[in-house]
Amino acid sequence: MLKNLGIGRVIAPKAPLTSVDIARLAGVAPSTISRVLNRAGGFSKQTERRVLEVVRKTGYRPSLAASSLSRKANDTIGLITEIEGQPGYYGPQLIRGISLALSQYSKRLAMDTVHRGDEASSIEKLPLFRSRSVDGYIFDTHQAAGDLQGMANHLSLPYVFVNSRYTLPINTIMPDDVDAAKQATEHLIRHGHKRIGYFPSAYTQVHSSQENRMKGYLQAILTAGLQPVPMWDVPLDKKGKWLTVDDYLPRLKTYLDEFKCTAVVTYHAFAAACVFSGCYQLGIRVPQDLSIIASDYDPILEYLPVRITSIQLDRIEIGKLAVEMLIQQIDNPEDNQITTVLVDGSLKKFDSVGPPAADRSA
Amino acid sequence: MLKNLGIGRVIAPKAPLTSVDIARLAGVAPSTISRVLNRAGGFSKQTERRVLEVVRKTGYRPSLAASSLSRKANDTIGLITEIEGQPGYYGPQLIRGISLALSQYSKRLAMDTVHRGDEASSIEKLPLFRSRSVDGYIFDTHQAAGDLQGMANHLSLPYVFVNSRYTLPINTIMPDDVDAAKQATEHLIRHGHKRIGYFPSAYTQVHSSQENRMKGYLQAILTAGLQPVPMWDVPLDKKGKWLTVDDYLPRLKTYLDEFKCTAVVTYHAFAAACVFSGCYQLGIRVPQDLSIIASDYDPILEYLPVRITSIQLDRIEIGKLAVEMLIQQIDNPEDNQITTVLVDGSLKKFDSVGPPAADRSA
DNA sequence: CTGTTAGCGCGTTCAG
DNA sequence: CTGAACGCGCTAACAG
Repeated sequence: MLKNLGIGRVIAPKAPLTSVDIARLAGVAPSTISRVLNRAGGFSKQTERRVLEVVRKTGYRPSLAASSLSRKANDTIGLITEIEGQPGYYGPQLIRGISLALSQYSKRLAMDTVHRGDEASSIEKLPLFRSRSVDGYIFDTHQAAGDLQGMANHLSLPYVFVNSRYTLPINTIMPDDVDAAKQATEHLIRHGHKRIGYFPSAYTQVHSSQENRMKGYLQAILTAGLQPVPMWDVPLDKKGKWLTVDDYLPRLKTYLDEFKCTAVVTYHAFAAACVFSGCYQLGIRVPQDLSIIASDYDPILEYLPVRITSIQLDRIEIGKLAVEMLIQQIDNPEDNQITTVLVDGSLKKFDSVGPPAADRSA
Repeated sequence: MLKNLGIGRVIAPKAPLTSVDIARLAGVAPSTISRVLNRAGGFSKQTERRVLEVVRKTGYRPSLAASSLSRKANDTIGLITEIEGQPGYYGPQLIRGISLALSQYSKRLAMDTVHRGDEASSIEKLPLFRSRSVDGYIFDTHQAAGDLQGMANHLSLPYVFVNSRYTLPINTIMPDDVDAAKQATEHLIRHGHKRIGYFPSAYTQVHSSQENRMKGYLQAILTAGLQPVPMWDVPLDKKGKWLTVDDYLPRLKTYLDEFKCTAVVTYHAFAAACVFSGCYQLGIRVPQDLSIIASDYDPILEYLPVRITSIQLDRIEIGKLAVEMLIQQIDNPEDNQITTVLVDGSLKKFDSVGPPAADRSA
């Protein structure tokens, strides 16, 4: 499996310079270096120039450890995220948002990953928790088992959840799932659809987004004075697994026919892909015979034979907001208050929604 | 866009305990705490129990800053990764592998993200680089501009590249791209295909994987004594952009007809999705009229109407190997040698490959 | 086996 | 505006 093409080289590892070295080179006291580099004021333009020049020339970089120890702040926040390696994982966008926001504050991001179902107790043993090294945590661990919140409280550090599965009050930032499915459904209604089905997650997880998106669908349907269609139900034996097209095929046509659906809203992009792919095999044309819209975007929607319309939930924005909320808490430890922020999605139109099929809407 | 549902709460922020506190509580000297917690030996079972008991009860966690300062090691490695938010991004798997491996070594992962095209000079200004806080770097920045390697050398810290775009000797771990495309092509040849086309990246990036996979395709074709088919060429005005199905449609049928292709190898999953979706619109059936195989896996392949066979490149494994290579360097600074590790992919069979269409192979 | 001591490199006093 | 001195919490080297 491995091919090692070893080639030799030599690099001399030098001992890093310290602020004392820089001070000596610049002909000032160590404390002056600190003042200049931290823009603490109390130095002349002249010495500033001299110091910065030496810093630039030497490539001096202060030791975070020393500065942290002295200031009692790590300038680092920790992210615990569930990496699924599964369809529809929004981690990269979230991390990108977090990273961008942290750069603004000159703070570092440290992270550890967990797997869904990991116990809170096992999370406590991650390197990120073994020692005090961060000023606060962002948890993106909707599926982790056990009392995560209890653990977080035990750390007595500020923390924020992203997509918390908890319904109790907790600092959380998440997409407005109700609104997302509502927007999706309303879009279909605007196109004249009256028989609209709802397809839940292709992964039978337990998370508030499940019921919230369902709720959004219902709200839109009822507000428009329409009849809700009995929800497509996921087979129980599939609990905890990702569904594939094969799981949809057997009952898909029956379902659509029985309820005379002219359109469907899906929980997210991969459920939409499953429905689309099922339709393909059944000879049901999209959007002529059936319109499809997803309550969550994923690039896959643009690469299907028919590009699928969806509601896009901005995870970069969510990451940024999580950082801002956390830093707010870190900077004002006395001002303890619980905040829930919901981020609205936006309609991303493609080709999978059209007017209802004539024979059915009649 | 935001809905703030503020609810009050109060949590008292306590000053964290130090090893001196723990020492006092356990009735031992501070250095004993250090010995026990670092398993440095030189203590009795009895004191160990006493110390661990106090640590457990108090929830004491040592300060990484203090320990780092004293030991001159940060026990942290830095990852710079290009987050693309684009189709086929393997970042989550890579991070998962890195995270898993680091847990083994009780080391932390710190990271920053860049965007393709970002200058090396701008990367230097990231929080991760502003201060000395890590013991080595993993660069996953195949598209970053400027002299990244020069910058890395300047830091005089060990580093490893993942998917380096550099061809010069450098510590790198990457998939064996030549082999991946070769495996893919050989799979088609085994099925009896003789007219096999190659579709390059759906994103016209400049990266060694482009030419390497092409090379693998050619090797397989020539080894089998077949004629290579002129490569599908990406329009120049699309340089630096991701292609969509629409970019394929206009010439797809012409290309397949002109060269009598019965099968195609694609650079990666999204190119395969484009070809498949194009075929769908053109009435070309997969695999009856055309077999498709991708040189890189992505979940999208399992959610297309016809699931597409591919070569799976294990990014979790690559992440683990990157960590091992880096730690090897950190632990043996004197042993400087350049290593390139190539990881083989494995065939992941689905439904998109069949025997050649009779009328064409005739 | 255990306690004592002296830094690690930086920030923050407080005098000058 | 600048320098000297102390301490952050922990580890390593040394004594006992």
